Amino acid sequence: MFQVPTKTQYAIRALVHLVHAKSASVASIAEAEHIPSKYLEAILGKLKNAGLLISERGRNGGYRLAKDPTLIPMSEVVQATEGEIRLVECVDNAAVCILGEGCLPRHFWLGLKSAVDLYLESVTLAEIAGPETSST
Amino acid sequence: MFQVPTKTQYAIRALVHLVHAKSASVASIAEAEHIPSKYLEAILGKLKNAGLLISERGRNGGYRLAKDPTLIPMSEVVQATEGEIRLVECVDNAAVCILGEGCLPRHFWLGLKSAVDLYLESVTLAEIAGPETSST
DNA sequence: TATAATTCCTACTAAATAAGTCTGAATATA
DNA sequence: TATATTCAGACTTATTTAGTAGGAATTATA
Ligand code: FES
Ligand code: FES
Repeated sequence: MFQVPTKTQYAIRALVHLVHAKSASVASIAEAEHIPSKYLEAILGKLKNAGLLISERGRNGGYRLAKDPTLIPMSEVVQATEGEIRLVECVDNAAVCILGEGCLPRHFWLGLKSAVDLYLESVTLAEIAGPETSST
Repeated sequence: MFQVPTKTQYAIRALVHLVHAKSASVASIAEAEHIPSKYLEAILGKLKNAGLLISERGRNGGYRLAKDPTLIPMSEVVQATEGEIRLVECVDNAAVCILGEGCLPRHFWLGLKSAVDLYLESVTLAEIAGPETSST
């Protein structure tokens, strides 16, 4: 349960890399982080669409962060790669629930979701990336 | 991300049923809860092996809770059906981690795991099952 | 003792999801 | 023009989850 997909782990590693690198191409990140480059390409695409990254095409192109890492909560990162967290179908979709609104399991799942959400919102990319090792 | 497996949802429904029913056969639970009975059979087997249920074979046999539902934290239930929560491989397995002990992503994942664990430990089966609707 | 109701055990199949690859177009720079 | 890059979509493969099938072992009871 709760296996965090490789995709998300890759995304985080790549973002951390970009915090330190300012700008980098897919290929260079893939090599540095040991991530299959074609796969990374797709992942960075998603991060871009989610507004976390800005890209530059063509020669000397690459990706860079769209905003300061202190302004990027991890919830956004996870959201970008996985989409909405949907623990259990009947939770989002009250109609599906057998027991209706008062359903206790429902409250249980909602509580779990909220525990996870709160945590993810409380941590920023900057904290995960650690002190900026500016190239001195 | 974080899809809770059907298996676990079934397990919870079955346990809630047993809180109210005291004792029941796989077939009767399966019917009442609309769960494929052969599948349920396997799930209850796991719950039994985990020490949550007690079984009686043969005619008039069935399953019942091994202990009072107020003494069963949901963490045990989840653990029983899914095994250890292992969010990310490198977290349990420090050797796998590229960055070693100080790895910040590692702390992030550990924090998430702990948020989830704390929540699961804080809720008991009794709370999910609600007031005992003893057959009056 | 025979029968029916049950748990238990093992192996298998099917469906869904995640991981990764391939091809090639579009774009920018030198 | 040649080269380095992002971008887009279809495709393949691997892994996990869900579900089925068949039958052995056990027990109550008729
Ligand atoms: S059965 Fe899932 S919310 Fe009620
Ligand atoms: S713990 Fe995962 S890379 Fe460090």
